[in-house]
Amino acid sequence: MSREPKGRRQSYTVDVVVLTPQGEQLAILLERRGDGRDKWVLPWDTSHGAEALEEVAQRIVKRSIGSAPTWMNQVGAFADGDKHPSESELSVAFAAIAPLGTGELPSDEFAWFPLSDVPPLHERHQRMVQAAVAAVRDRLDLQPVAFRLLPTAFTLSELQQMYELLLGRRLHKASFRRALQAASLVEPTDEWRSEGRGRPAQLYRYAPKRRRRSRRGVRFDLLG
Amino acid sequence: MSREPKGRRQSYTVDVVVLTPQGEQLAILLERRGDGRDKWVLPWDTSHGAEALEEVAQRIVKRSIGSAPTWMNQVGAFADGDKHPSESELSVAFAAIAPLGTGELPSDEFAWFPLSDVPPLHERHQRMVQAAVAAVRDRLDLQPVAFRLLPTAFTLSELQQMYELLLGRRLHKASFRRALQAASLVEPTDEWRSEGRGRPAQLYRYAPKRRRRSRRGVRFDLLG
DNA sequence: TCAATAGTGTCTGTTAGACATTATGGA
DNA sequence: TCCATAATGTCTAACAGACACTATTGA
Repeated sequence: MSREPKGRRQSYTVDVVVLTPQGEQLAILLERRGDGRDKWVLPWDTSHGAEALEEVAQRIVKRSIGSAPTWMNQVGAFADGDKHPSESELSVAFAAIAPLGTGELPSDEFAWFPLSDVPPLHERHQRMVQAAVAAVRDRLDLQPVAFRLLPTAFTLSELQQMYELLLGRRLHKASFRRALQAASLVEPTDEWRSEGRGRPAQLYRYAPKRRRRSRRGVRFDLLG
Repeated sequence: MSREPKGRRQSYTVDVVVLTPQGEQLAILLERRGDGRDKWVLPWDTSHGAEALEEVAQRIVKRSIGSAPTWMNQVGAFADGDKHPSESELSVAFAAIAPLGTGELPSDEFAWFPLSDVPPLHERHQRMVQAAVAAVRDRLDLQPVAFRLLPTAFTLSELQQMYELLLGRRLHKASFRRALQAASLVEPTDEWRSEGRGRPAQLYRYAPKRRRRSRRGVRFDLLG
């Protein structure tokens, strides 16, 4: 344990885990670094002056995917040793979401990697990715995260697939739609989309109405 | 908006929101500051070298209440302007829990304040308190937070009151106990406690067994 | 026609909440 | 004895999950 500040480490960084759906799973955005251009890191930046943390994160996302994220949330502060591309002692991580169809990236400095196939990262970045994915999944039933992963118009099957992707398990179709209707979260448009073979699906849009706040009872769904 | 770093603001602080039950509500721990000793702040410290954030927070709690917290979690990083007792640009907030009966404090530098009657704080500290309370309540059904607020042996009525305090609403007694039994979270001791008038209550202890992970269905209990 | 997907109706087991009842102590 | 609290049993409405069925397209 070196306890000497040594003059370096004066600032902190803001690092962003940008998530997007890609097929059956989530993908994260990485930036090319290193001499051989074969190292990958989470996009990050140091803070400038009194700029708010969210502003820094927004700027990083804009630079990375060319547009603003549809959702963003702070994950937390990470500080442990030097396992970061910068020399900074502390980093603040953000989780951001880019909707389906953000595939095209402005430069080849950036690339999407499915969560199952992430290249080796700095230790601090690894923990940030884990925490960001966990944070997005945790807030699923508290914030309408799934809708941020979809374009404004979507089919109910697409929405269900997005929930299944985020939750990591299959859902029951009829129950899913019943719960959706009870919550008054979506409204149908008058458009339909024919997707290959079967019957065309009606398109819906996100349109939350009343707040139900039902939640009967306490759930002791805990881990220990 | 002053954008000049001006040479100051090199480090960051760790600030802790220590919570304890006090009657019908939660109370937070504040430290006396200022010339007239009439100003109150959240206990905080600057980080020393490569010390982990959790270590700093633990140290702060120890100094404040004389013992380790029964639960602790990072809330997030806060940075906006100068609204902090230090000159630091960034602060990392922790939420900590002290169990019922931690009333006695080692010095009169510290005091408990019920959440309904918190003296004026620095703007950043105000936001930390709100975020910490929200974080504790959010994690109620994911982590056994309520048990950390109680001594090792407690009655089921006390446990229910603790849940009601944290959730901010009344619970149904029979349903509460049924859910508790289904989750296999507590086990009875062979002790009983007579509390004034009525029938004595059996004492229980926290003893989680199997993990149920039931949670059937999706809950769209969202805010918007 | 068949295959594939969208969308809906019905049944059943589970459970939260309401209500009532018994149990057991103190005043 | 009366009162207060603990603890439990029963009923009901709500709801998740299963299953089956209809609807509507492309091949």
